[in-house]
Amino acid sequence: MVMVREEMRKGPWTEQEDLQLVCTVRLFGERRWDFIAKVSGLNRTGKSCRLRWVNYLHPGLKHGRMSPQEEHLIIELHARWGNRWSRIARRLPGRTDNEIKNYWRTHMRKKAQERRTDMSPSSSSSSLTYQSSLLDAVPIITTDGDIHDDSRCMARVLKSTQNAMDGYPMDQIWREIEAPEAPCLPGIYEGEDKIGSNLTCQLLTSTMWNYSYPEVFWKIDNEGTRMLAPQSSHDK
DNA sequence: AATTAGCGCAACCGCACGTGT
DNA sequence: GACACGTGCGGTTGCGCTAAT
Repeated sequence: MVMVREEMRKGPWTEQEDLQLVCTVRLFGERRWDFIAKVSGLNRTGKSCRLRWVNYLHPGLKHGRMSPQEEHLIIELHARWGNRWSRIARRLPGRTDNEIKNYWRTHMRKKAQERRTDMSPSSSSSSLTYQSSLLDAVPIITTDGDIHDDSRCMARVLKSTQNAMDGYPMDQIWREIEAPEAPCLPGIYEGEDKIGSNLTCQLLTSTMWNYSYPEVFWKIDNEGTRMLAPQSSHDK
């Protein structure tokens, strides 16, 4: 038989696509991305959906500049683990491997180069001093990335880092996102269509993440296996 | 004001690994 | 054990924005 393969959408995500994905993930969980991709009606690959969720839509993600503490932690962990971005990301709540990777690429590599050129036996920068002090405090971490017995030092480092991050637990981050006066998630929610973006923002913040989804946007059909949008997004 | 260079970031790709059949 | 499928990871690319010229 001949399968007619529909071309998958690529490139930047639209607000509508984000909404579709968020709804579907909330309904079916963060698993079976191919299934989610199909069920959502998005003409995207599961991989693409997962990436969008993990790197942008996942609740609790922090957006914005890295704090100095986070920066130091990245230096520290990178010195230890190299380019194991996902591993490093696990130590930085709210940050994704992609974000850290990008950050490192732009900021840290540059700094490292500068440092290398500056580096002479006599020159010891403050950052180096700081780094070495951190290295002293490095705990033993098992290959699965979990902190074990000797983790107290790292725990201290992490704790101070966390404190320095203005004590931002995930809940609080999310609460702030939910706050009406809080800015929308950056980027896509700052679209030109103000009504649209406001609505989107509200849906994503208060309504969406809490309990229910606006039936205005989505309905589940009888089997609960397919989502129907009043305005099909993929027939643009 | 127009152009250029650099930066930041979202997203894609290919590969590796894990899990179920 | 072999295979297929789903997921995770690291590297890379491309585009938009902004500062510099």
